[in-house]
Amino acid sequence: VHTGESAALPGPSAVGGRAKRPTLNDVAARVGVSRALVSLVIRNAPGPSAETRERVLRAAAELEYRPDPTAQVLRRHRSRLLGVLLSARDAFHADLVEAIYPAAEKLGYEVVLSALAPTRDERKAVDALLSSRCEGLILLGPKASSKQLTALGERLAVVAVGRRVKGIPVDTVRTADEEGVHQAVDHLVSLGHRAIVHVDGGRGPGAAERRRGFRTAMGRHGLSDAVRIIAGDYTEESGGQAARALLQGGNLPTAVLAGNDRCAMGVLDAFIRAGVDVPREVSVIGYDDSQLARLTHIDLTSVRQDAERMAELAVRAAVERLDDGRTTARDIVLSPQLVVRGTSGPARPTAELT
Amino acid sequence: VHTGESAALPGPSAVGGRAKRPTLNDVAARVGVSRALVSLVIRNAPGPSAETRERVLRAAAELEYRPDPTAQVLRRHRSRLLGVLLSARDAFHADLVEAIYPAAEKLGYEVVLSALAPTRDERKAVDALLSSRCEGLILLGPKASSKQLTALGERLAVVAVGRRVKGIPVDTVRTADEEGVHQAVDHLVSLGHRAIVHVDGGRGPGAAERRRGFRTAMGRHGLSDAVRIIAGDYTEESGGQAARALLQGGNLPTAVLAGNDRCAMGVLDAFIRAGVDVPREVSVIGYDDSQLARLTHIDLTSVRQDAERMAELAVRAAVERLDDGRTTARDIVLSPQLVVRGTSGPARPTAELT
DNA sequence: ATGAAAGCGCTAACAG
DNA sequence: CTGTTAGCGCTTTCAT
Repeated sequence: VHTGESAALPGPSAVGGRAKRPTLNDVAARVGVSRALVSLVIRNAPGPSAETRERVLRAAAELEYRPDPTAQVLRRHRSRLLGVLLSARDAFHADLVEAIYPAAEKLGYEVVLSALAPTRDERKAVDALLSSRCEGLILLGPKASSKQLTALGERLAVVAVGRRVKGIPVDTVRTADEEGVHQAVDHLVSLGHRAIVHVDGGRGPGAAERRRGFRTAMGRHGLSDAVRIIAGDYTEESGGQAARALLQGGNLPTAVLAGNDRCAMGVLDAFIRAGVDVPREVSVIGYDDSQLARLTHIDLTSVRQDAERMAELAVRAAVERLDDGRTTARDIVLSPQLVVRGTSGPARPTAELT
Repeated sequence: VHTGESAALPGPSAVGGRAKRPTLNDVAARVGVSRALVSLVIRNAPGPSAETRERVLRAAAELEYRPDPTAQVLRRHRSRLLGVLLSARDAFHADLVEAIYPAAEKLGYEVVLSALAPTRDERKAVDALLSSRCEGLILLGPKASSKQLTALGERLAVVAVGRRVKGIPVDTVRTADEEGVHQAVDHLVSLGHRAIVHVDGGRGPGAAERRRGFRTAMGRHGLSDAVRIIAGDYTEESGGQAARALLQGGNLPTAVLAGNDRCAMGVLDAFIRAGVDVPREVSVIGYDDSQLARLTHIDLTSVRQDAERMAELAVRAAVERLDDGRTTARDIVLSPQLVVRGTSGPARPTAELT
């Protein structure tokens, strides 16, 4: 039995396999031109005539052709990919990520995310980014040593966000933490507070600066002797613990300056549960002005770090190295801005004499 | 002016360019064998003798050779990449992501994340994943229409988490939301509650099931007439609004069953701020048992969705399609588990007669 | 304006 | 056990 159709293969349509994606070749064949020409049209590079362009584009549309990024990357020696290291749990990181996407897009870069997880430390997460052929890395609150960062910075464009590092080939975007704390302390002092406690962020990003800022700000107001710092670690837990310790100690301050918003949440919650009126009895101030703080029902006075702007500057910094060939490190410092909301108010009268 | 050196290019070493990465060729040349052999050794495929293996490995180490994933993907027709769509802001998604990483690693897959953002809708985020040549997609709480999901499912392995969809080529991993709500209602009723309000999740994932579960559970206890549902949307805002409405309405229930933990947080906060004692006056129950709920200072009674297990099952489902060739859709339903904590307790005495 | 040819770095047949 | 030969899908000279 011969059908006379032996030459016409049934094509790869059959079976259960996924439909094969069309390639440049397929499009070229259909239009009857060369691959190169199609390539030019697709990337709309100069060259092809308007008419060819038209025909190629139509064919591509009909075939639902989509260029294969893998092949493109292999051939051009660029991926136009920016890797972002983040902690999935961190709300501020979420804010940054959301702003990184549009910033990168505007400059013609794509973004890949790599999150920290219990089974996935920074090294692993960064390795994944490197495997993706990222040309630049934006590290949100990295904990890596400066040595490790240096090694990275020597291989590709690296920007550390929210962390201060000096003298290494890595850009930095951060807010002036000392200044932010100054603003918070000034605000409190102007409301009559003198007994102010700082629950710090331990060895977390920016914690050292915030601690220092607290000391100097208190000093400026002649309150050096009133400086009280409780060790914390930027978590709700540590905030709650600190607050409970203050309650038990009986020496309740009139204001608590938390190391960040998460910590402030813990402080707030512990106070409210204990029946302490915020802000009438105690004022609470956070740091980060995360989405959480802004929710009307939380309404936390906080020091704002402009996530959107930080994201944009971080992306821009990476792209400057990549596209403009900058090689000197930049340390970009933004001004924070205290946002006064409902958790801070006049100090309650205290027994102490002036 | 001729320099006589026209033939000898300086090579790409010079200038400010990054050092070129060594290739298979470089390693092969150094050892004096063929590329193919090196390739085998690197992937430690069977074939090469122990001795060759040894020499190749050493050379690779010396050169700090690392295979180029791009080229690998292009050549093998597999990426072993699983794409995950998530909302950066969602704490439950963060839990899932953290569990997806190890689950995927165990099965030999890598994970790429694509987050939703204001400027980046689901379509865009999924497109990015497709561009990365993902072989499978794990969509966390997707909002796409079943039509769109079908189209995706026809192209690659797709798993929707936390959403029910029937009759389309997409796997599903979710918890039995009705059952979860049943447990919560049973718990409350056993504590003497009859006036129970449900703040729902609108059109969010699982919201319809939870709403239905609330109705049937109340019905079973002969409380059909007591069913009160307030429209919400899974946000803290909506929880706060609902709670305030209840307070103003003067018809305070003895318990509020929130659509999820975020909503419960809003409810809780509004009550606490208004001086309502939780759980003495009103019990509050959440849904998700997110990290937030578990924090000791929040201590929210909540319905647990086992993120770890869901993540593992989702990954496994995708991999079954990929590695084992399964093509029939699976709907994987887990049992939720009420976790009783501090925000639920005996109903306060009410005026109503039994 | 268009096409031919030569790879990017790797893997998969197939020989030897 | 090892090497040769073809490409994957795309971009880039360089001709025409």
